[in-house]
Amino acid sequence: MSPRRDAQRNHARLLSEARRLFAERGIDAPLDELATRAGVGAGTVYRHFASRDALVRELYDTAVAELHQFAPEILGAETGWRSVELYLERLGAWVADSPFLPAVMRRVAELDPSYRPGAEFEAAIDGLVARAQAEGSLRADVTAVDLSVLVDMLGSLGQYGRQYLPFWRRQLTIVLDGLRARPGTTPMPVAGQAFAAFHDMSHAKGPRPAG
Amino acid sequence: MSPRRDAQRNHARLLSEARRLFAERGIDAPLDELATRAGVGAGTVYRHFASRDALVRELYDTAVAELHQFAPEILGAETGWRSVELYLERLGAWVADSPFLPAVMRRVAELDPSYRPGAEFEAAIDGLVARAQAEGSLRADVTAVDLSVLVDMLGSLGQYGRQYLPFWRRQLTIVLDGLRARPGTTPMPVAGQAFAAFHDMSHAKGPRPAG
DNA sequence: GGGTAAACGGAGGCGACCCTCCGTATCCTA
DNA sequence: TAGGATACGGAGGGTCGCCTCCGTTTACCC
Repeated sequence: MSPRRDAQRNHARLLSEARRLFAERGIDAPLDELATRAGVGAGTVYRHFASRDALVRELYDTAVAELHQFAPEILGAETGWRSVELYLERLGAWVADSPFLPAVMRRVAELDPSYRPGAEFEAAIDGLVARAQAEGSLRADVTAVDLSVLVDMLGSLGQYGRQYLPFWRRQLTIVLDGLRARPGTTPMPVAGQAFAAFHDMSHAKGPRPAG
Repeated sequence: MSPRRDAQRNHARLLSEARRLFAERGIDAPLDELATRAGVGAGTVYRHFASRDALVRELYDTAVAELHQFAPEILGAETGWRSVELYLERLGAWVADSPFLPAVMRRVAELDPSYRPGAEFEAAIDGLVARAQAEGSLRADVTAVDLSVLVDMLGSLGQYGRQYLPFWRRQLTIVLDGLRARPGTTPMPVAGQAFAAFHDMSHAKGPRPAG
């Protein structure tokens, strides 16, 4: 039995306003304000999301679902290099447009470290890198994790606010030129990381105390 | 007349613990906890910093002062290219090691948008870029602002926590290779920005509400 | 070492936010 | 369109963090 129509509308409205609120004021913004913005009473917030954590968890799941939409275009590109371009471009734009994501990821990992619904993408990204390196277009010393870190890096420019969104593609251009296989590239320092380590890292609670 | 020795010690201790606390828990972390961590009473926090905002402001000023230490090495490098490398490396490492900075910058800009003590560096960075481009080592289509954005981008990897600090230099290598002047670089899209716009942007409160 | 000024600590009043509760409104089915 | 079930709103009790206040302690000067 599906929920009443007003309940469906409020649920969607709350999720949508929560993205904007969390993006603007951080993940600990007052839920009373969320209620106000969504035009509902405080009680309605807690009827739909038992706690702030439940809301955060649902935002996380929504984000993972959105990720699936990108796969066909990125993996189906004509060349391996084009896949790399699309991977950085599409996901970078998506992260930049979802500035609430890093905090949400950290919070979810804090609540339940074993919850990793994004793991299914790892093999696909590995394959994408292998294909581009086999065709000789992507420098041989980068890993799939390096690319994922670059996506986060480019996406972090979303913190600057929507008025910056037209500009981040300049940095993307530099990064892509740095990824091309060509004579004279500088060898990458330090060993790369495994995906599991990357997950723990990108979901890390925050900087560990110094020393 | 200089303050009593215990007051000096507590002031320094509070600033140092505030960095760690804000890095771990965000800029709105409870000040009572700051007092506990610094081993002082709550009253002492407010004697040294009239409000949270005053503390944030002082952290900001401390950061700007730290910036001055980097100038001689970066600007005095033997070649323009080496200056570019040092600029990204030293400042990227510094930002990555100061994860409380972005929030502090935003808060200060919110409190007093006209406060811009970092403006003095702009001419120096412009000069650094001009020098490297004149010697033909830095691609001609990047601006000083692009480099500053790259510093922020690389520094954002500091959010991952200290255990990631050994790895971000891999991304730095890619970025530097992307900055080299060489045949076959991709033209930069969109026009670059002026420093004033960059300041407003990097100190922006957060994403503006969608459309 | 004694006196004074400076600084300290932490209890507690106050305000903000969390979340629940229940009388009221809305939706859906027949 | 009537009745029951579902969902809503917002007042309010409880908690937590902010910041002040003042009796006590510490540093400094002679």
